[in-house]
Amino acid sequence: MKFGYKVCQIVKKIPRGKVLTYKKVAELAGRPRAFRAVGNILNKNRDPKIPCHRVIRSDGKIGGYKNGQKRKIELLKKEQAL
DNA sequence: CGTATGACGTGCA
DNA sequence: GTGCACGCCATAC
Repeated sequence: MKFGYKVCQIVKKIPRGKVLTYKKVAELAGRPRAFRAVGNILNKNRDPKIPCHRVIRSDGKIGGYKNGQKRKIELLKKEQAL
């Protein structure tokens, strides 16, 4: 619970035009080995107040998105442009 | 409480 | 450089 809560705070703090990796978020959350749980939490919670679309993989790829990777790509492109 | 899942990451072939 | 398999942590059922 605390972990997921912290992850939410971190992701919500991500400014526009910036993206963090699951690993980075997990590190900031205090569990650099829980990068898997990070995506899992965002996936099951998919909170609209959490710009989870700003969280990408360490490979630089988009990764996944409950609403659809396409939507994530669109959002990233749009926000990065701003 | 225990098992299975999941939006990942790293290592080896 | 690409592909496959294993390992890891938290959440949900």
